[in-house]
Amino acid sequence: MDSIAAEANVTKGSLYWHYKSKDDVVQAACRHYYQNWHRMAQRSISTVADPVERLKVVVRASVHSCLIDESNRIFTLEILTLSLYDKAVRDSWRQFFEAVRVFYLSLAESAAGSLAIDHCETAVDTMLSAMEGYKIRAVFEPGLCSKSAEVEITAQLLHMLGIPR
Amino acid sequence: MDSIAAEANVTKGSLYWHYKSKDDVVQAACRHYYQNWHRMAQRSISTVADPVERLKVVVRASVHSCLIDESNRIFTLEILTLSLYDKAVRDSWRQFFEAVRVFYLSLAESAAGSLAIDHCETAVDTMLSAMEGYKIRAVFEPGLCSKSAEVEITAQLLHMLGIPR
DNA sequence: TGTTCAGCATACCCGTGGGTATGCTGCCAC
DNA sequence: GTGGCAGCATACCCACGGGTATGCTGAACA
Repeated sequence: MDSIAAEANVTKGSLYWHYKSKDDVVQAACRHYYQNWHRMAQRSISTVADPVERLKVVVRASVHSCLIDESNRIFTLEILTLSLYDKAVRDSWRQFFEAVRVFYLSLAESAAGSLAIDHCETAVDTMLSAMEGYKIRAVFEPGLCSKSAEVEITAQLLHMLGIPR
Repeated sequence: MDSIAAEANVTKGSLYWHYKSKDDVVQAACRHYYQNWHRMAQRSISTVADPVERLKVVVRASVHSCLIDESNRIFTLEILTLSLYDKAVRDSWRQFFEAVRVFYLSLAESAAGSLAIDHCETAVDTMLSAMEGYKIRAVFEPGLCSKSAEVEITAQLLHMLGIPR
């Protein structure tokens, strides 16, 4: 809380005027993170009409965020570790991830006709898991945080959705 | 350190006789975790000769550990969060994960003749990432911690290695 | 039988960090 | 111009946890 207050150029007293506890701050941070993700996703597809292309731009943007944005990795890991001991945080994150999953599923189903896969749900699940895995690996594998790795991984994930290179 | 000492039925004083600091305990815990993984992997393949079957049993055992063993998830997340701020831990984990990767690669290359994939390296990388991702998701998605999900996910990961259901 | 020391316990130090009580300041309404 | 309140700062409390100094005990060894 001291660090957060300092970063916001206020004191802890002020911080506790706006938020009633640390949990409150955590929840607000989560809401901010969720909102940011949805904004990012919406912005990605806003100018694209073709279903397959929509999938492509979202995956590209997500992979970029996972590999390049260090603050994203830090927040994700910290929150997940918190969630180990806090059911409210865990439920909150589960709900968010489910929303992300549904978002991807709707995109995949829209593009299903042009995709070389049988089951959208299975493909999306494995793809999302791989993306989460790469995000985690990027924490300790600096080689993944490069443009070339980003392109390669994006291609891999798109391939899992039945989209050839 | 208090909790660890209590869990070991000793006091903190005794704990600090065996380990010189908390970092020391963390490193020892990591060594233990790494050793355990390798023992698990070796035990899995020890009684199996067929290359494809060896891949299968290792993936099965790994998935089981990721989804069912809660302590595995807790340790992984805690260590990864620590690694965000501790370069020594980060390097240690990177080295371990690289060893796991090499282990899977050697198994995959031995089975390459019977697998329906082009590049072992790419397949193993995506598979390992997906496995890590599922491990993380199992933290907040209780549905993944069931026998049926375990079987399904194992099949998915094996499929990524070119092994049909 | 006395010495030594590994192995563990007790008691304490103190920095850190979440949380609170209270004080100051400027702006708006009346 | 003054009461009131939003908005922030100051000062403090205290539980928690990493770390240390020191005391006890039993077994091995001369």
